[in-house]
Amino acid sequence: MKILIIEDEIALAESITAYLSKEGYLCENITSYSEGLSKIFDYKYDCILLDLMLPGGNGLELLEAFRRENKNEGVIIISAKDRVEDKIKGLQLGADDYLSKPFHLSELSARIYSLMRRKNFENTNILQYNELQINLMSKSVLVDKKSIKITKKEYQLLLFLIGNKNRVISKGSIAEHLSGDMADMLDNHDFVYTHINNLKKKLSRAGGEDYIKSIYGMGYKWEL
Amino acid sequence: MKILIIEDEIALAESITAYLSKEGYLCENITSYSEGLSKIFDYKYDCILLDLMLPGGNGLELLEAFRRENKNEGVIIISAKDRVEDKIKGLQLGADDYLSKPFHLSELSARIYSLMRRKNFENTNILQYNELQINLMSKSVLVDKKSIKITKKEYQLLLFLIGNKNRVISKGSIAEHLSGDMADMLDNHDFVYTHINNLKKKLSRAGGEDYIKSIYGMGYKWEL
DNA sequence: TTTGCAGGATGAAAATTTTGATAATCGAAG
DNA sequence: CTTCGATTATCAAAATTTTCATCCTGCAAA
Repeated sequence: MKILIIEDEIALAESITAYLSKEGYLCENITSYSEGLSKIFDYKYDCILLDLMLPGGNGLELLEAFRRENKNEGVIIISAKDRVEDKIKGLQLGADDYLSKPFHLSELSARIYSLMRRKNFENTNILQYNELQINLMSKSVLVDKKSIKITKKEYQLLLFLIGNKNRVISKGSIAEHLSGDMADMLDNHDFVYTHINNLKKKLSRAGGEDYIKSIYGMGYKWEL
Repeated sequence: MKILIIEDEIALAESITAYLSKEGYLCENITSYSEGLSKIFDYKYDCILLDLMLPGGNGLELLEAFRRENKNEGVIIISAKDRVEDKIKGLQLGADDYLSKPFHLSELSARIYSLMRRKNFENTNILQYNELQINLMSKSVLVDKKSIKITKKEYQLLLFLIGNKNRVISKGSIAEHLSGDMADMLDNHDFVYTHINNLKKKLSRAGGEDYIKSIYGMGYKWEL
């Protein structure tokens, strides 16, 4: 499941991202009207979280333009405005749901979940990078159209790497992401080595290229 | 680690609770000045998150009263006010940190973590219920002063049950809490049976009473 | 009371995750 | 170009988590 978050409050956007990633969604963040405009037409998302008050333009116009193109991804408006008029206007323009700030993340998550249920499940919940294909709905991974068996942690790791593609992420943050537990800092994160290793092995044994680069002293990076 | 959250925005309080619980903290929520006043003197917490604008009184007064009693738990102020004066006043009154809204949860978590590091680690990070003693710092469990070996999931389960003591929690929400993953709904949650079972076994084998009651068709409850 | 079933308990097997030991590699300092 | 210490890779063992099959129990209908 791929989610586009259009929200200029960085803090909020990041906590949404953190929360939803932990739930297995792949999130992308956009902070302005113009960025939104381009992204929204370039890529296919399962769900778009749209803030109404954006620098550079109103969120509703974005939604309007979007629907005019017959894009039919799910759109959830998140807005500080709680006026009935706005809500109605948003829904008229084709938003699927409206959530007023402040909301709590589990609420958002529930809305997304039920939205996804309503929508045709068999959308393009598929990421494809050359020979690698990930079905975010069924949480399965194909290499050269052949399914490979991957564990939960490996899958999480894969998504985390891909979600930060071309960016180096430290062993520590991988560990944090995978453990789902309390900040470790002091703990030892060696299990990351194993997961990285196993993931690489599984992908390459299935004939995949090796996108996972290790950057000495820095961390790992999913290249291209 | 036991955290008291004094915050009247329910949505915010709940998302904080959700996030911190996942990190292994035990959270309690309070929404008003007066409640805060009583709670704060009755119990011992490791950390108090204090909103400044509360129904029934100002948070700073609470903090003042609190310090007057020589209580020295860590206090982190969370406030929508971002004025320097407020920040200074808060810190003068003995707050340990000041976080302006909106913040993101990982930031809060980091602050709590570093605060705990600064404070004397060997506080009363211990919950005691009769023969059962839980050290939230070292994440260890004693029954009749004898340490028992408990796994991460079992520990999480124990804290989740205790954190909701005398309240029935469903198998589903236990599963959600333990898996740290995406909402399942459809998945099968039978592994909860096993964890409940193992936890009960470990506790009773060590001579503990059986506080975990199973409520047919409803879930489980930590009784007293 | 008896019966039938859904929910729950239990234990062992299967799968996954984590740890630990050891080897390989990198990059800085000499 | 070596050497050294720190970081990463690799593999197997240990520990934990999850699944699975089977049994038990509480509840409701007959």
